[in-house]
Amino acid sequence: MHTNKNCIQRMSRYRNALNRFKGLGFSKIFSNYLADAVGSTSSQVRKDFSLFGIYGSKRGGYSIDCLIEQLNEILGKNELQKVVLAGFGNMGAALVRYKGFSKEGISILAAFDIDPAKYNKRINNIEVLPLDRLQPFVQEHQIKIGILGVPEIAAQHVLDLMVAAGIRGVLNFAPIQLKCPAGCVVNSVTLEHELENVIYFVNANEKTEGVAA
Amino acid sequence: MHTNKNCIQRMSRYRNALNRFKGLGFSKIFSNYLADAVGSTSSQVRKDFSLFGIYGSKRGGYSIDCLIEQLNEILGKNELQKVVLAGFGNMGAALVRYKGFSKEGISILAAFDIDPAKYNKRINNIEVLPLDRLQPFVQEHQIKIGILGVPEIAAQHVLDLMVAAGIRGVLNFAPIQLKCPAGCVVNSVTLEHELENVIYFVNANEKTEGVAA
DNA sequence: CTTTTAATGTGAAAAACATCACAAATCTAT
DNA sequence: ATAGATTTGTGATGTTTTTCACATTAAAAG
Ligand SMILES: NC(=O)c1ccc[n+]([C@@H]2O[C@H](COP(=O)([O-])OP(=O)(O)OC[C@H]3O[C@@H](n4cnc5c(N)ncnc54)[C@H](O)[C@@H]3O)[C@@H](O)[C@H]2O)c1
Ligand SMILES: NC(=O)c1ccc[n+]([C@@H]2O[C@H](COP(=O)([O-])OP(=O)(O)OC[C@H]3O[C@@H](n4cnc5c(N)ncnc54)[C@H](O)[C@@H]3O)[C@@H](O)[C@H]2O)c1
Repeated sequence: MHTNKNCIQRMSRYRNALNRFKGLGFSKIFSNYLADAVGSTSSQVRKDFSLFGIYGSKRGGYSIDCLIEQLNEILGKNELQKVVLAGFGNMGAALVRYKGFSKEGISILAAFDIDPAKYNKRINNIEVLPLDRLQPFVQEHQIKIGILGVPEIAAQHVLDLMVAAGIRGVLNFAPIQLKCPAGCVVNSVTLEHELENVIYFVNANEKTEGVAA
Repeated sequence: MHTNKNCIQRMSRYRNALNRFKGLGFSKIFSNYLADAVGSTSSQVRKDFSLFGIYGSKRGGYSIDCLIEQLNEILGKNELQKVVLAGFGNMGAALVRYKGFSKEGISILAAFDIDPAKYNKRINNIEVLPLDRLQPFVQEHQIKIGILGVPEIAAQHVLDLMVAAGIRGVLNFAPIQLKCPAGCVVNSVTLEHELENVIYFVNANEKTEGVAA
């Protein structure tokens, strides 16, 4: 299969948009409307679906229920996705309080921290435990996915702990490049850099507009 | 200039890594070491720099100070970047409390919300104001950059307000495709989708490993 | 000073990715 | 039932991005 990160992101966006269409009472959709809803093109949509063996009916478009079901399968939405969080600071607490994950079938089962002041807080029914409980917890619950909300300085260490415990994929918020063994995935979301990106393109626009005007 | 989002993200990562190298006492660096530090290749590094007219010395590598200075210029680090935040909920509060932005020359000047219970809180010297104060505030302070931490349902409306006030680039956390006029930039960070991405690739790895083993 | 060594800078080549365009399919109207 | 309209699915084509490879240059060694 010939897929990349962007392609899978588009799958998530399709699913997201389809759920909204469904909520509005639609039952069928054409590639061009779906494309509009996610900011893409109809041929991109059809190509993506074709890649995953998702087929509609010519002239009839795609059945929304059918599409959602297939996207659910691809994105692992048919089983509950169990996740652990390390670092119950500002970001970690925001994630734990967020209702959107459980709506998407993602469940943060526990949070882990080294600061005893954070232990035994319980928010959204998620408990904060000492870091040394992470390894047994992950093994007991057979958890494959982790979130890193610890400071940059601790990120590699905690990632190593997670991997040793059996975690195979991590969403990382620390602004640092992490190393992990082959077969493991790290997806780093670096908000500083995302903002810098916006700033760059705003400045770039300003310059070219100046020239154009 | 022929640059894209990924390219600019790499610029941010180079700068980030270079600051660490500098902190360790280095003053020169070769493209291959920088590549290792950010998870890229030496030719990618050189190509990127060449695109921006950044040159080193053959056989001598790049001067770190010099590189950082040029990246600062490209990424707008030589002036303070003023930002407003809309939505002082879980995510908004985490962003306001985060120390890392000001370290990077990014300053959230104020937060705006519609919930009166949030008004006049002051964290990190950032005040929470009623949403209808956003427009005059943005105009008065000549702010170009916004962050959207409001619920999905409000995101497009608040974005429109921001754009009307003069905001030209937005970092959006709501899991929805936003429309904005040409000349404006929206960068959406959708944490649900980022996690789904990790989940997808973990599952994909598991399957191919099963086949290989 | 000359030679050797090693890193840059960049066209050229390759790979990855997106768009086009149209045959095939199937729905709708008559 | 047939014709006409419209959308899919996909090979062909185009574009963008990355990698290769090597001439060029500058540091270091002799
Ligand atoms: N908060 C934000 O808005 C924001 C924005 C961008 C990036 N980040 C990044 O996200 C990460 C977390 O940021 P934050 O603002 O929540 O920081 P924070 O300091 O509020 O929280 C960090 C938490 O991690 C815990 N911790 C420290 N070392 C640990 C370890 N070894 N094991 C387990 N827990 C440990 C601390 O006790 C603390 O509770 C950082 O890497 C930061 O750079 C945060
Ligand atoms: N918290 C997370 O970890 C997280 C994760 C992924 C995505 N998100 C997204 O980030 C956004 C914010 O999430 P959150 O968890 O902080 O939600 P939240 O409900 O905690 O906060 C939303 C805030 O926006 C305010 N608000 C509502 N309508 C507004 C309007 N029209 N103008 C100004 N303010 C308004 C509310 O009063 C509230 O303070 C949402 O779109 C959510 O989907 C959050």
